[in-house]
Parts: sequence; structure tokens; C-alpha cells
Amino acid sequence: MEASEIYKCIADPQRLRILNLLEAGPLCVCHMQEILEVPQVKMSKQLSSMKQLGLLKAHREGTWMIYKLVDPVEGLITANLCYLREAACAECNQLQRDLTKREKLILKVTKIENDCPQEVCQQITFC
Amino acid sequence: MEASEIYKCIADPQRLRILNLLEAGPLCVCHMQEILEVPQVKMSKQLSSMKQLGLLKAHREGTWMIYKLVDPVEGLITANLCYLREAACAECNQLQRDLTKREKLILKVTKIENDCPQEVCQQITFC
DNA sequence: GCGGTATATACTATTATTAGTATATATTAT
DNA sequence: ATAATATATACTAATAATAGTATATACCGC
Repeated sequence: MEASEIYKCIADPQRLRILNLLEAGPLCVCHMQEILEVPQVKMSKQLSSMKQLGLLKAHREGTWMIYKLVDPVEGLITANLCYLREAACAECNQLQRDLTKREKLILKVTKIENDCPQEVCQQITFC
Repeated sequence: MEASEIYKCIADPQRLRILNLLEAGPLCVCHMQEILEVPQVKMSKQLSSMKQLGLLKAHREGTWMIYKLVDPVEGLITANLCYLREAACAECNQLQRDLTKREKLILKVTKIENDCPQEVCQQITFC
């Protein structure tokens, strides 16, 4: 995979937020949608383009589709996310807020509603 | 400056090559042009967009315009370049070749032709 | 098989990015 | 003042990326 394709992906704030979430652990589409507050079509299209690019992989669990980062690219992605989570810009702050929102949501769907894919509810840990 | 703007800049292979060169030291437009083998218009337009974005600054020395990286962004840029120079992809290899070409060119214009901006010929060092 | 939920795709309209050609400006040397 | 070199800009054409609406598919429980 070429570097520029990875950067083109990161260069979209929405996609960066998706990578940020997935770097903390796998998630299903509807939960990412809820965290990012974005229409379903947009989410689905972005995920499928990132998958086609080779950044993500997905598998089904019931009606849920669970996405996760592909191992080989995690190095570059992780390095940048670590940098950005510490940095000071509007987008960077958003990344932190998204992680907090993620944890709350997983706790809710796991403990309270008991309605969560196995793989997701086992991974509440922060980075 | 927002992170996505920096990544949008890096996401273009040509612009990444420019950043790679400038991370090793300041250069004038015509020398970058010679190293990257790219038409003058394209080089000039890319440089001016990067300058407007706040990634580069420029000053004049005679007819030469000398570009350099702006300090505050060097952290993120440098971290990524270090990663990419070690990585294995067509673009990454190109970055290494560009640095070699840069050194040869500076040696030539400094020692042989004696036709080089002060600031450029003082900085032959590699990263 | 039917209704509901979750997700994906096709198609179209809109907007942004890039490339190319021509022309302009700035500086220096004559 | 003129020519030469280095660089920038205006304008246009071509291409790519994004967003939106509608529709399709997959799975589950009944």
C-alpha cells in the first residue's frame, strides 16, 4: 500500500475519527454512527472505502458488521494518533472526546442494555 | 492549523517529496524542480499552497526564492518522514533517492559551478 | 414467509483538486 | 532600457472526491 493513500484517508476528519475509534478496539457500524453522529450512508461508504484500501477488515456477528484495524498499518496510524491525541487543535480535541464517548457507549450497551457484539463489549479498555 | 490540512498536504506524493527535501534543509525552487523533475508551474503552485497553509516559509536571495519548513509543524512532519524513509513502498524508496539526489546536486552547484544560495550550500548534511 | 433492524450499493448532483497554457513580476547583469 | 533568469499568477479544462436520495441485501425472531 502506498503511503499517500493512507494519508489521504487520514486527511478526512471523519475518517480520522473512525481510525481513532478503531485503534482503541473493534466496533460495529451502528455504534460508530452513534458516536460520530453521522448519517448511515456516509458511515457505510467511508468504511467500505477504507476496507477496500486495506486499512480495515470486517466480519459479521448477527446483523452487526464489526470493523477493526488491519495489523500491518497499525504502526503508522497508531504513531499519528498518539501524536494527535496530545496535540492542540479542534480535530485533536474531538478525538479525545470520541474516545470518552466510546467508553460510555460500550458500558451502556454492555451492562445496561445487554445488547452488544461479544468482541466489542470485551474491549472497553482505553489506549 | 488543523491536522487534516497537514495530512491533505502529505497525501500528495509530490508534496510529500517536497517536505522530505525541505526537512533535510532549505532549498530554492529551481533545485527542487531539478530533483523532482517536475514542471515549474506545478512546483510553484504547490509551494505557494503549502506556504499559504502555514507549512512553509520563503525568502528571496537574489532571483532565488528559498523555501524552508516552518518550525511548529516540523514535529509531526519529521516523525512521519522518519517512519516513511525506513518503510517499504514505492513512494518511500523515492524519498531516499530524492535525498541522495539532493546531496549530489548541492555538491555540484556549490563546489563545481559555484552557483548556489548561501543558505542552501551550507546545509549539505543528511538527516 | 413477514416485519424489523443493520448494513451496503447505485445513481445523481455538487464541490474540490489538479493540470496546462499563457502571461506577469522581480531581480540581476549588460 | 534591454535581455536573461527565476518565480508567481490568472484562467480554463479535466478529473476526482463528497453528499444525498432511494433502493437493495443480510440476518433475526416470529
